Amino acid sequence: MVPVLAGAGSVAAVTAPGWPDDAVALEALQDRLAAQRPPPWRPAGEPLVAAVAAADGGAGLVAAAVLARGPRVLAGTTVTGPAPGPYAPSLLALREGPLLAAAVAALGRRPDVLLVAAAGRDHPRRAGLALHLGAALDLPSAGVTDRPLVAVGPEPGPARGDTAPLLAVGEEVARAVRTAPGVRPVVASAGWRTDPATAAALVLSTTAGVRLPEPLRAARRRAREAR
DNA sequence: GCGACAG
DNA sequence: ATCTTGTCGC
Repeated sequence: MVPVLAGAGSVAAVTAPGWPDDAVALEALQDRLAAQRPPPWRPAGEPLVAAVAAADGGAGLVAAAVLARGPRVLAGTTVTGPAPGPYAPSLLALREGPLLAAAVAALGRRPDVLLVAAAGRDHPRRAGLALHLGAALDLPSAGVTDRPLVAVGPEPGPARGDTAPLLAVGEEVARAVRTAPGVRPVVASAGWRTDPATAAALVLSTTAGVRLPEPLRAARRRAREAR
């Protein structure tokens, strides 16, 4: 657990969640994170986005983070570390959480919002890695995935910008987003202090012609090339 | 060629 | 996430 000051002049401090190293502790933390409803965040103008992604390296893991304004990538970093364990569905944070957090810290500049290659609220316990990372770093966050983890919903229309709600247990937790004509929709998952609409808007504002947001593509490429 | 897509 | 071969299309 890393203590984080709530803000200049404030007396109270909030305790940011850390990165548990076993499934039981992580599941308990996910339950607690999902129950919290911190003040929603909305982009003011064109936010400074940090996108993060991880790749499996021979030795362990490599995580990359890039800074971007819309689809324009400004800078990036890469960090390497051992793989804490094998991948398990709904427990991705166990494996990638600490290293992704380190990659964001290594940027040396605090973004306005995080775009994470992982699920957010679209999760069995409503707190996937995208949401968790935002809470841990005290930054608004949204998730982007190829397909839903648990949520279901209709196909969006064929035009870029068309969206359709993705629901889990009656709640809209994500949005299917058509980022370009003729491509399969991506899932924009609500995260820490973001709702599905904000996540979808963020995905669209960082996408330029191809299916995935440019900052995410850049982060993935960096991570892969650093292997 | 680069990106999407099957599996 | 990764591997890998091939087809289609701009």
